[in-house]
Amino acid sequence: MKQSQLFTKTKKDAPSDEVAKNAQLLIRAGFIHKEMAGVYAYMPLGLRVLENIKKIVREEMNGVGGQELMMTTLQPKEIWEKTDRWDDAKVDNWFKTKLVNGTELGVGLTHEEPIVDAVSNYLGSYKDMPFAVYQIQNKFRNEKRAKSGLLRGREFLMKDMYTFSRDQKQHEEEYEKIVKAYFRVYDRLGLGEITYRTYADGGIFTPRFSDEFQTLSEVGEDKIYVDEKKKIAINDEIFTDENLEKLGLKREDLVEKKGVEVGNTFHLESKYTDALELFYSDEKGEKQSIIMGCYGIGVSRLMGVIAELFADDKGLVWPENIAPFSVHLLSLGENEEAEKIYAQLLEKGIEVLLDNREVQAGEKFADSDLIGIPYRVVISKKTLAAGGIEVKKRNESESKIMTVEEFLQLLKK
RNA sequence: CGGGGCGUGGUGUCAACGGUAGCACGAGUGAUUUGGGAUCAUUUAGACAGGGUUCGAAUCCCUGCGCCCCGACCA
Repeated sequence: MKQSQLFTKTKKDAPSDEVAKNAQLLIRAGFIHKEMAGVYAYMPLGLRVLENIKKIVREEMNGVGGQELMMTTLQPKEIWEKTDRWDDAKVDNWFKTKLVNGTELGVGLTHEEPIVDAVSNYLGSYKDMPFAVYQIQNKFRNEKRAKSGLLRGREFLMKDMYTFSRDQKQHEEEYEKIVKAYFRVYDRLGLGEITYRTYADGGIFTPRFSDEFQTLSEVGEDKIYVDEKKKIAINDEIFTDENLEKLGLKREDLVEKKGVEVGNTFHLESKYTDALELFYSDEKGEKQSIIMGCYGIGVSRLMGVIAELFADDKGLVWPENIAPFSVHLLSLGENEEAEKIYAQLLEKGIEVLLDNREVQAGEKFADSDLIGIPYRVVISKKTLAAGGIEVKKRNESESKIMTVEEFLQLLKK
């Protein structure tokens, strides 16, 4: 991509109506556009990051046998009444709408009910299980207070997976397998070290605890207590002596921290399948309950968390595997030479943003820092005289002159 | 949902006493410049909406809408 053709522009000033660092930087750099409170559009650079995160999530979900599908956003009221979750007194953050004839519809905020409904056409035997399905889709929640940029929106992108198992034992195996996959996702995003499996309230779904995946950050909304040695945490909402004992945690080993919930997994037991009358036949032909689990990852929230955590005072700093481009090639009055290198890198399958604009060098450097692409490559009279290109990593301060071939070798590592 | 703050060009503004809406950035044009948001000239564009008070309202009052923060809430 050539920056002269990129329709988004960077801004020096952050909009006054955003305080959150992630939103300020992402807007200044042209990654997102605020449509209204808690609702953001993704511009080309932002969409690239989002797609890269989705790709990692997909790979890991597929890796544990997940099958991707896509459910609908519009929901019929009936299935939600069967599980007693239509009533605003039970779930108060629904967006609801109506057909012309007055029929009430829900706008998808989660998909347990519709998934069970869809799956019921295909699931009937113990031989069909276990299986896992997932989708990556926009969710709509009528949050009373949207806040912190991408961290808490009313419309946001989420991966939600659902497992179906014949009994508790099979469910536990599926569940733990998926928890491991979650950590692979966080590891690949560079958050593994600071993300904790955290016991939390299971909500109205299950008497059991759920697992939250909390990334430590001062901007987090959740107060958690971390056991650094065990790499486990407990959410403040269930922080009682009784629960600590149940979980085998000791008060003196715990440190209070703030976290952003970047994932959440639940044991649903047979609450939804029973309510929607989905059962299976076992070997003896007897009707049995189906055990479900559900597993969420906030994809757009992850983008906000990463933007927030890795940024420095000059701008965004993207990890290499989710950056919008791998290389930011800055031409300082050497467009002809730069085009050659651009073509050469593209040919190797490297994603490059070429800054061939007719602007001051300082502006190019400032923009490059703000956008946060991992490798900055400068070509100018100076670098040509020195025998090549100047390469600098976004998260390092030192630059190096090298040839294009040397740079290609460096990228391979 | 309770409390607080705020709403001035595309953006920013601890700019303007109730009396000519200013500055900077951006954008356009021309020139100069080309390793850290450079310089000069010139142009462009603004009061959230509705009502009230007043000779006169960006400024005071009311209603609505929107945004931010704290809290509550958070499949």
